[in-house]
Amino acid sequence: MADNVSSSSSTSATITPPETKSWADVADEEAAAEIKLDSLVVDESKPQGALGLTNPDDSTIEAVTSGDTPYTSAKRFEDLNLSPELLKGLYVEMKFEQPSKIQAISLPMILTPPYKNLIAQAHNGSGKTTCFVLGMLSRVDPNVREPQALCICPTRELAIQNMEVLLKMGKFTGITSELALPPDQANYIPIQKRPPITAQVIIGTPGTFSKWLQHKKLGLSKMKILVFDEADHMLAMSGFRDESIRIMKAIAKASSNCQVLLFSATFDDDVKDFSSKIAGEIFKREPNQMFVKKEELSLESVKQYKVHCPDELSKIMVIKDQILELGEKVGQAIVFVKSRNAASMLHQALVKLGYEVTTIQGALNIEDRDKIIKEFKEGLTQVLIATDVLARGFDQSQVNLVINFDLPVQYGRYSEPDNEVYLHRVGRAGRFGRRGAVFNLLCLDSDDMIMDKIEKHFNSQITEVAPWNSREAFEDALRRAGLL
DNA sequence: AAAAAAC
Repeated sequence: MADNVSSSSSTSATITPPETKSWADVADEEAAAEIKLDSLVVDESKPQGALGLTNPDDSTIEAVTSGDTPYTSAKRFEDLNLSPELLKGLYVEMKFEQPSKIQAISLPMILTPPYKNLIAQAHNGSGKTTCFVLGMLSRVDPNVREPQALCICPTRELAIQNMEVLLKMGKFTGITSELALPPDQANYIPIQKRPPITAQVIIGTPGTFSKWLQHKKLGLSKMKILVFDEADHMLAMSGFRDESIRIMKAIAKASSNCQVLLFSATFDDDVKDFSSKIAGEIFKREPNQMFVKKEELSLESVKQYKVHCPDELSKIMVIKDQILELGEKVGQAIVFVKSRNAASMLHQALVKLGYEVTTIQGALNIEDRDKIIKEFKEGLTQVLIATDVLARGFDQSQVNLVINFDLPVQYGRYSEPDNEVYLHRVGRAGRFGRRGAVFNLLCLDSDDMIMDKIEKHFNSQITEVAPWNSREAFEDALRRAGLL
């Protein structure tokens, strides 16, 4: 799973403006009030990555603390007052050595009383999951046999993946957990016949949480920590805003001092404003916040390319002749398409040409979804066609190639890119600083315009691969990405 | 010319 790449760089950080001092130093200031609402920009020069890895740490995070609680950056996990069982999980199971940058900054904010709310943005593949999983595990009281931590995710796949991390990290703690997901056929029990939930940590999707609440199967009075993974999407109008707020309000009512953590790699300005507002309104406290500038969000280890294709059919030929052929040597690949229908079309076309590909999308039944993800994670399949069900959070370190068969656009505004989804898709490659490449397949004039807008938005370089049917051009691109 | 969850 998540291999922690230990940082060889110095742990000191530079804070600008106005003067230069380290994050750790700030907490030592006598007048803690001085840092109140100050912007702390943590900046490190990037060390050279060894073995094809670059430093996964977030180079530029702007953190804003609210109130006068002093925080000291955690250089070692021992600094965090964790139980011996949890430390053992970190070292033995997770094979971590020391906190990554985001962990060093956010964990003290999560674990220090008065347990303020936190809105945390950090790069894709930088270890956000381990932050909030560690947060949940360390805030749960193992002696209280009631639900104390909740993590809400946008997809079934992400909930399962997060649970795997929790089980691994919490292996020695004895803390109990349960998935809140629609059951597959084999495990189906009518909700009325279910006993009340007693697991201490629960991870799941909003619909099932709502259902459990509605049937009074989930007690909220002991709730200490509520996590929203992919929080910007969970709170977006076009996402799960209503359901998320309903759950938040129910918890705030039953357990008024429950801590709320919002984690994501992306927060567009609207959602950013809304998030801090809602967290404050419902839970009556100003949240701590850490953000990354959008220009700083592109992963440097992942090369981005665009390919002009004369028509839709040639896009399929690119997948067939370049990706499927070259991909073998390069690692696993995910091909993103715009719709369930487009997914089945592409799938059928490639199968007809004699290739083995698998596809995941929301219309498949639960059993098939679970199976296809399992096969891909075990490396049994090489190329996975996916809708945006897999755009966010999916963590498979062997994925080195991402293909945007269709560019992500906003619903109802099809000439506008969905920058956030774009960034999340790119983030499926290059986990934890690994090398990767993204190929954007462009066909229509509007594709060009959308690509330009994405380029401008992130101020990132997207190199052209031409011509579309040249093996040499693709090999060269992969070489430049460090994959060949 | 949408995906996601779940009724």
